Amino acid sequence: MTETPASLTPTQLRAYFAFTEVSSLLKHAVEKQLRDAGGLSYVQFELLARLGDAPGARARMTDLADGVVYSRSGLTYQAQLLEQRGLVTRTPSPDDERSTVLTLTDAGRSVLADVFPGHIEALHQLLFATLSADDVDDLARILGQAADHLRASPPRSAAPRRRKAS
Amino acid sequence: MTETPASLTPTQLRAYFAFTEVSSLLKHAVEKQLRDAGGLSYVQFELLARLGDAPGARARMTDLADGVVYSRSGLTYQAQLLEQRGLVTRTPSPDDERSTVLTLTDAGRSVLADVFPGHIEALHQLLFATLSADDVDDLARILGQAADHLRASPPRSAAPRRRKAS
DNA sequence: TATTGTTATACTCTATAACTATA
DNA sequence: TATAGTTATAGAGTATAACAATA
Repeated sequence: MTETPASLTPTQLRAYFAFTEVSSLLKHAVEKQLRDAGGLSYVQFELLARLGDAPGARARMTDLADGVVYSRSGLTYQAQLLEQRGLVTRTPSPDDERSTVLTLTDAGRSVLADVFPGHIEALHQLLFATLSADDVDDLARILGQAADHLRASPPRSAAPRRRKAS
Repeated sequence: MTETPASLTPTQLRAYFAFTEVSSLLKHAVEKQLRDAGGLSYVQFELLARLGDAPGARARMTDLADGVVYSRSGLTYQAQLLEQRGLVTRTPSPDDERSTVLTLTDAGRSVLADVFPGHIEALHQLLFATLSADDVDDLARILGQAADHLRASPPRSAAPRRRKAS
C-alpha cells in the first residue's frame, strides 16, 4: 500500500484546476464544432472515427464499448441513431451470431470528412496555437503516462461486465 | 490571421488523445467518488467548493454562472437542488434586488468536508501517483497557459448574454 | 451457464424561450 | 430599455434491469 497524503501541493492543485478548465472549455468548443459541421455529438464522432481507423471500417459493439466509456445500452442507442442517419450499418457477425458488427458507410465517411478539417482547426487554434513543440512533447509524454495508469486502474467506471461474487 | 495547418503532428495527436482519455476516465472516477461520498454531481460539488472559497461563503448566481460553464436556467436548477437538500440558501441581494445570493450552510460545509478527503485521495492515486514533481510542474505550467488562452478565446460556449446586433 | 446485444424504463441534465421584477 | 433570475418545456443522453438469442 502506498500512503496517500491528506492534501495536494499547490502545484498539483494548479495542475488539476487547469486540467479541468481546459477539459471543460475545449470539450464545449469541440462539441459545438462537431454539431455545427456534421450534426454529431462527441460520442458519435468518436464512434465514427474509431470505425474509420479500424481495419475494414468495421468493429464489434463490445470492442467499441470497451474503448468508449459507455454502457452497452448507451452504445446501442448511439448506434441506432447513426444507423438511422445511414452513417453505419449493423449486421450480425458471421463468426459469432451473438455479435453485431458496425460498419462505416460511404455516407459516414463523408460526414467524417466534412467534420475533420474544422475539428483539427479548432484543436490547433484552441489548444496548440500557444504551445511550443517542447510543451506538446511534454504534454504527450506526461498525459500518456497518466492515461496508461488510469486505463490499468481497477476502478473502471465502465466495468466490462459484473461477475458473480460466488 | 494565423495560418492553420491542415493536420496535426503525430505528437499533437498523441497529446490530444491522451488528454481526452485522461479527461474521460478521471471525470468518471471523480464523479463516482463524489456521488458515493456525498450524493453530489460534479457541478454541485463545484458550486459548493466555489462557495466554500468565496468570502463569506456567498456568491451571486451570475458570478457563479460565469465560472462554471452553464446556462442560467441550468444554474437555477442546480441551486434549487442544493437548496432543497439544505446545503445552500438563496436570498435576494440587499445591494441589487434583482440578484440572488447563494450562501453555503453549515450542512453544505459539512458535506464538502465529507467529500474532500476522498476527492483528494482519488486525484492522488489516479493522476498524481505516477507523475514526478517535475511532471506536475510542467503540467501546471502548460495547461495553465492553455487555460488562459481558452478563457480569453472568443468562442465561449456560455456567452455572458447575447447582445442585440443593432 | 456465460456472453452479446436489445428493449423498456426512468431519471438527470441541459438549453431555449417566455416571463417577472428590478435598475 | 437592459439586466438578474425563474419557469415551462422539450430533448438528449445515460444507466439499470429484464430479456432473447447464441456459444
